[in-house]
Amino acid sequence: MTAITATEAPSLPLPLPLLHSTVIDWYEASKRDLPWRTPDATPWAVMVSEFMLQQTPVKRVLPVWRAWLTRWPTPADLAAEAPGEAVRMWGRLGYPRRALRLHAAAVAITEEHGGGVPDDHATLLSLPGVGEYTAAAVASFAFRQRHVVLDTNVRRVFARAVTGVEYPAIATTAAERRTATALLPDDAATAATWAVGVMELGALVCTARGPECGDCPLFTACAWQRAGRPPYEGPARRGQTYEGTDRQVRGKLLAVLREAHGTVPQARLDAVWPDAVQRARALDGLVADGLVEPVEQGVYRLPQ
DNA sequence: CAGGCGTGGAA
DNA sequence: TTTCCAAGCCT
Repeated sequence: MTAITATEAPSLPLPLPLLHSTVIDWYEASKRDLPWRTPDATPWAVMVSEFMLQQTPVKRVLPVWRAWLTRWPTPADLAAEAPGEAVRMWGRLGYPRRALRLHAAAVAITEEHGGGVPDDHATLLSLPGVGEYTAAAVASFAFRQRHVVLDTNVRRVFARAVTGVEYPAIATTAAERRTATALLPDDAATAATWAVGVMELGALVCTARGPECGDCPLFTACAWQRAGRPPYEGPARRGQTYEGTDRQVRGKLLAVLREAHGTVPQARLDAVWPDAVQRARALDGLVADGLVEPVEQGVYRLPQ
């Protein structure tokens, strides 16, 4: 029989409690001072940050997050508004369907959960726009519960430090989840700090490009470092073109609707893209997604 | 489950 | 300039 299977992950040459304290101590000394991490940040404030941070960098999220929480300090405040107001407030964060889903989540919280952000993972997962990651993040960061929080940062840290490869697979694997589960501290409060600490390590030090290994608290333990930092060997990562896609057209159309207050005539939309077929397809898509509402023939607006 | 879904900044 | 990436979700 073979001695070692290919899927068996090497483990860190570090006792678990020492691994935990190493990352947590580094986090306490090096963490960014982000407003959704302050003690007075409400679960709603945490949840809003998680929606906005899905695929959008912290720097761009900060001003929108502040404006959002000022205008809508509770889920009920947002739920009382038209979804189009959420889309407008979302501004240029990208993926505006997130704004619609956040609004829908606020409605569900208000109407079905007594107005408070749910504190259990399963209920969070049932909300629009909340997937496995966001449910775990809100439960962990806002309610200090013990959950595997597996985002792109954490996956990269574990890929390097534990498995010894430069990048994780494109899709999350069962093996990754087992690794993350095995490393999770038993105590809930410690697990919550560990989760945010590993994420922060991935965001600040163990970055996708140009990791600052000299500053890494796991430098001597890291499997990738010990293996001589072998380059990534997996399949090419999906490089998406953007110029000329429907996504770009949708973005241009929605920008017109966002910046206009009230209705917009067809001609204003026609001006943003020369190809009438693609333009119509993009507009149809926006309407189908609920991001745009037809008012009458040739007149559109954000959803009321 | 692979692909669609925005936007802007850094390498 | 081009490419890659940034706390994913949904179908």
